[in-house]
Amino acid sequence: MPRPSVPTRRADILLAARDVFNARGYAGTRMDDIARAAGISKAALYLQFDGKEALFQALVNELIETMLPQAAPAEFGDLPAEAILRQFILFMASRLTQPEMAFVPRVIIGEGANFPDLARFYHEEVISRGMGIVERIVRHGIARGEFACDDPVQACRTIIGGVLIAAIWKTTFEPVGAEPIEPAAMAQSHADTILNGLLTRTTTL
Amino acid sequence: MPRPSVPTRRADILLAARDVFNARGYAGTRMDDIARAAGISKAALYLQFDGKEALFQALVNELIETMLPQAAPAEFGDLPAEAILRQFILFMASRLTQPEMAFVPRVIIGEGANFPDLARFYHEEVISRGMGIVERIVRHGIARGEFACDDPVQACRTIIGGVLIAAIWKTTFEPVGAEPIEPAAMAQSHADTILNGLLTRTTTL
Amino acid sequence: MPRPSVPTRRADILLAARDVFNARGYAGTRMDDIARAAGISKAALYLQFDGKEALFQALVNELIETMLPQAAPAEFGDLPAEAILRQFILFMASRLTQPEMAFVPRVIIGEGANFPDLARFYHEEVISRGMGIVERIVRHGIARGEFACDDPVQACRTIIGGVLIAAIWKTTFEPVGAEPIEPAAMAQSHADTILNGLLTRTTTL
Amino acid sequence: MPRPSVPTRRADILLAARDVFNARGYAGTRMDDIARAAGISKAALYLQFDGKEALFQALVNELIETMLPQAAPAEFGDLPAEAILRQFILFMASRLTQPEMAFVPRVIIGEGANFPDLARFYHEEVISRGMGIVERIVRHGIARGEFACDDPVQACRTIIGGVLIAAIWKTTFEPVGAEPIEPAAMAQSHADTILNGLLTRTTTL
DNA sequence: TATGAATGAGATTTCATTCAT
DNA sequence: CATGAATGAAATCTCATTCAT
Repeated sequence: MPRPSVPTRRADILLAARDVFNARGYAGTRMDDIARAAGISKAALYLQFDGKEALFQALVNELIETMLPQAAPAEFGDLPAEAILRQFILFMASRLTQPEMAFVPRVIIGEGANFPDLARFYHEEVISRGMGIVERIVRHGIARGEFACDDPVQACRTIIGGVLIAAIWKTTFEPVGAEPIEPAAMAQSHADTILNGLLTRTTTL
Repeated sequence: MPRPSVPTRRADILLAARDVFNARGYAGTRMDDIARAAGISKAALYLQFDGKEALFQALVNELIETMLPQAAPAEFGDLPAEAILRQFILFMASRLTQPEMAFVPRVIIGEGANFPDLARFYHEEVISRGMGIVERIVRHGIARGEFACDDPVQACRTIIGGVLIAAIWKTTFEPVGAEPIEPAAMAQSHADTILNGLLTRTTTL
Repeated sequence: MPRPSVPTRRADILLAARDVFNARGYAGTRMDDIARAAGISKAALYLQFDGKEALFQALVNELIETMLPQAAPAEFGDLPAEAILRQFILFMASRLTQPEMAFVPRVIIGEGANFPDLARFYHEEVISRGMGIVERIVRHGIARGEFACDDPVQACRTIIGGVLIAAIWKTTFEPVGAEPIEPAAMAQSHADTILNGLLTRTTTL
Repeated sequence: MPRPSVPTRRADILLAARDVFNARGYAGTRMDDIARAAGISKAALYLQFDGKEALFQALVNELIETMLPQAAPAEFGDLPAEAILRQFILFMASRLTQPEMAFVPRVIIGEGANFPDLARFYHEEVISRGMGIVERIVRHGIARGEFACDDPVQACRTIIGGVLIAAIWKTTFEPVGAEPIEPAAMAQSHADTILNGLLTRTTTL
């Protein structure tokens, strides 16, 4: 039986933690649960992480570092903004509704007030960067003459809000009887609304 | 000095509870805190409510019953859908970002997984009814030829998502350093995006 | 069965705590032990005291407040300093060797480094005041022409040192085989040495 | 680079242990700390010592074996007892207030009740032998007609008490705000008091 | 011999809930 | 009806000690 290397051990714990946080939220997760899920003793957790909060942060960090770079191309070049935006929405919706990641916004939103360090960390590492990506896309569209928008920053919130609500819907309300949604279809509809708006075009002619 | 009637006593508790849940979230709120805020003993809480969860449900119930009927006119008549929708968004954004109510979505999202009864109750009493209102507005617009929309249900989620993110932003991220937002302005921008979309109109001419 | 008044409950706990601290020292004492000794639940301890350290401080405080005022008369008047000093030494030696109080210096000396708050509190409330009493006695003797002493402050330490060593001897070394000492006799001998010194009187004539 | 011999390894550990026990007391010292201070792994500690208690005993043993033989001349011959006693007090006070050794009495006193083996060992190896030395000095003075003393054994305790209190003062109370003392001066004052007593000589003429 | 990794057995503290008065 | 007091059941974190390599 080979001695597990430290990276493996850390990864095992993070994997186990992800499942438990998903199932129980932050406050509802006990270090004991994570340890049992990882098949190690509680004390061994503390060899790898300074405590519950540090473990949670490491986990979110890893998930985000893996996800964010894939959300949009590094350079937009001549790509049409519409395509980039549709792709971004689709990607985020599918990732955030996957059960493995859904707990992240849920925990931050729900328990951020009780754990300000968590909220601050998340705001800086995830929200700011995520908003930055969307903003770049919108400004790219404006620069190309493709988009028109008086308040690009708020448009970003509108974009992200639809994605977020998909994640919440799927993890919080579907289990208690809400009508199931299909993330890909939902993402397209969300993109359609954002891009075209609700007003009939002909009215403004 | 008249002995306080039971309804008053219950109302006092609910008021106190609202403040404490707001300040500390669900798990972070102790029955002790609520009792102290209400100026009564902890045991007296249990004379009025079966426990923490029941108290929370009663509170949400009351807030919702007060708020939802004001969100949109009962009958739309000939009113333009755009105006009704702007009014709805403005109303919801201002209500949900008021500190007195902001805790509600936060708690449901954050702790719904741990308290399925809560999530179910909220889905049925708030989400379904709220979505119903928005959907009626959108369909009203379509019927009037004002709106065009392939997926009205998803459009509702896009609309609500933007409002929700405002509430979350204000209560979760502003306290840890996020740039403050002004709910009324934000609501207008959100409505603009929803109504007009991002694409430049001229492209489709 | 009458409901115990709060003072009684606090006193019960302090009594129990005294016994356990005596038997096990500070770090060695578990809140569980105190609770069991007091016949109540661990949680009930926290209704009366903020925590282990606060409980210990309250206990020491009470013991000291009871003891110090009895150690010497408030006003010395024309009393001979020798009598006051002998009385002080006798009183302190008998009190500090009683098993009920012996733990106090032991704990402070042994664990003060790990609990600086404890050490500071003890220094201010006990050592400073105790030294003050002795110093008053010595200066009273000097003023009366009864005592001669180049360094009264150090003389106080010499006086207290002998008392302290009695307490330590009795509680730390007697249980492991040291020759037993009799506090009253010991106090008199200590006083003799302090008062007369070791040098033969005739040598200085 | 020669492989360190076992005695060197043990000595390194003891040196490191001394520093850590000094800084943190017995209960406050973690095997981890000692290992890190010694620059080896925790497990390696257990190759050299059976456990924490054994390590502590070995350490005290070594310190004592080094110190005691220097406390007084092996043979007193015609030396004046006063000089020998002053020298003894000075030596002990300076040694016990040096930070390297100060932890020893502190730990024995503080945790002797929890570790009877420690207390027994210390009583036999240190107290008894130390007291024996002082007693020899006092009896030497009596035999020479230099000293007069009804209870030489108690006089020894008075002598040692003053030294002990110096060590305690320096390590326990100075760090929390007590007025600093200078060991050499303190030792001389202590010796003065012990030798001359407080009573004015003329009263007995 | 040396060690990185693991753990069992606590320790303090918290809180929703109950109950005698 | 009201409450002060009590508690059982956790939850996080610690540390001396062991063991496979």
